[in-house]
Parts: sequence; C-alpha cells; structure tokens
Amino acid sequence: MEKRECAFCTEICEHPQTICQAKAELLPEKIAQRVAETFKVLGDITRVKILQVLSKRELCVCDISAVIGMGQSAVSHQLRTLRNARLVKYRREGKMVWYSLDDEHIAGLLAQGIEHVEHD
Amino acid sequence: MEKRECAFCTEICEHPQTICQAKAELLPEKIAQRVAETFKVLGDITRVKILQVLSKRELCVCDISAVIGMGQSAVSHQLRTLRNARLVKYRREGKMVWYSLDDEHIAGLLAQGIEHVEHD
DNA sequence: TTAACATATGAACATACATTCATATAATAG
DNA sequence: CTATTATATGAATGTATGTTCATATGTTAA
Repeated sequence: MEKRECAFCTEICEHPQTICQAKAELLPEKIAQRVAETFKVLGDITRVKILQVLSKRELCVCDISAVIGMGQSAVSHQLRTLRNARLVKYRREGKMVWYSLDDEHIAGLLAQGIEHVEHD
Repeated sequence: MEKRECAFCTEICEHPQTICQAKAELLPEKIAQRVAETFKVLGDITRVKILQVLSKRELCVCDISAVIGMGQSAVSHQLRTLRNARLVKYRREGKMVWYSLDDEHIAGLLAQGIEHVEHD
C-alpha cells in the first residue's frame, strides 16, 4: 500500500469517489492542527483537574495548588500551558493572580469529556 | 510553598473554606484520569483527521489512509488507539475492515473542539 | 531600601508517544 | 495448497512533555 498507485486497489479496495468526496470535506490542515493542540492540552490529568476546579469558581494559584495537591511550580507551568491555549484567563490582584475559565465553552468541552467516560 | 503548612498563607492566600469546598467538588481521581486519557487520544492531528473523516461516513482502513495521506501502518496503529479509547467501532467485511465513530457523542466532542479553534 | 510572599520560568531528567520498517495475521481467489 | 490483498502489530528511533529544583520576577509592607 503506502504511497504507490495500485490499479487493483484503486478499483476494489480504495473507492475513488468516496475518497474524492472525503478529501473535499477534509478539515484544513491548520484547523486540524489547532484542534489537536487544544485537545492535547486537555489531555493531561493535572490540567483536567485545574480546569474542573476552575469551572466551579475563580481561584488563585496558591489555592489551585492546595486543592489538587500539586506543587506550585507544576501548577504554574500548567497554567501557562492553559493560558497559551486560551483555555483560562487571569487577573492580577496584588500579589495574587486569579484564574478562571476563558469562556463557558471550555466548561462544555470538559463536561462532554466527563460524560463520555462516565456514560458507556 | 509546596507541601508545608504555612499559617500566614493559610489565612491570607489560601482560603480554607474555598479550598475545602473545591476539594469536595473535585472530580474523582479515576474519572479525571480517564477524561485526560480520552482528550489525549483526541490530541493528535492524525487521529483528529481520522475522526473527522469518519464523522462523515464509514470508511475502510485503505480509504482512510488515502484520504488523510498517511501510511497504512500509521493509520492502523492510530485506529487501535482510537478503538481502545472507544472512540471508533469497526466491522469486518471480507478482507476489509470498516471503521466508524463509536457514537454521536464523539462527533459532538470533535465539533466543539473545532468550534473553539475557529471561533475566538 | 530590605524582607516576605505569590507567582513565573529555565534547565534537567525521565517518561511517553508517533511514525517507519519489517513482518504477521486474516481473508479470498485460483 | 499458493498467491494476493487488507489489516494488524512488534521493535526501533526520534521527538515531545510533565515534574522537580533552583532561581527570577513582581507586589506589598516596614
């Protein structure tokens, strides 16, 4: 298989019309890349925990660290990742920085993920 | 910070009541782990492409390989990952194996991911 | 200014993972 | 049976990534 053109396969196994149509409906490379990047960020237990606690209320780094039971440095690193992916936003208040979900959409994504693993 | 008990922090920075409540609402470890695993599977461009083309129609391995322009072996490996995560299902028909999304839910997750990157 | 504290970040290390290559398995045709 | 084809999989390799440690930055108080 791989890249070679195989006449038999093209007729029997590969279905030219189907392939042509599927290719036309294929997600643009850039979009697919960004979708994957977003999900990749959601694909870590620490970040899932952070997002889930933030889905309930705004929290400062110190609190997040205490709630999920992880070191401040690890949490800070992950918050940067979440910021870069525009999954969380933050505001500074004196020494503290308060984090929250970037929008309602994020909670929806998370909820759907939870639903998937809890359901079937 | 880290693991030590810090009286000042406990009073001023960490907010005992908030932390206590957030901890009570924390997702069970096992669920969080599975949610992260699910998203991790979604966090790869090849798998995103596979799921997206499967969201339109059932396809055999050979077709998937042709549509997304990747080697058969790579596609097969990724299909196993998707199977293990219960994101796709399959049926054998002679020499060919036809893959499709495991349920409508999966398409919803994908759609929401796409929406997130296309929107803001 | 200095001290204390909350948060951020660079480097290092260990682990996980995606692809390729080669080969195995499974099904069909002759 | 053998040959062919579709799919699956084990091993190897290069790359990405999460945590920790040490340290830097930024804010407030004295």
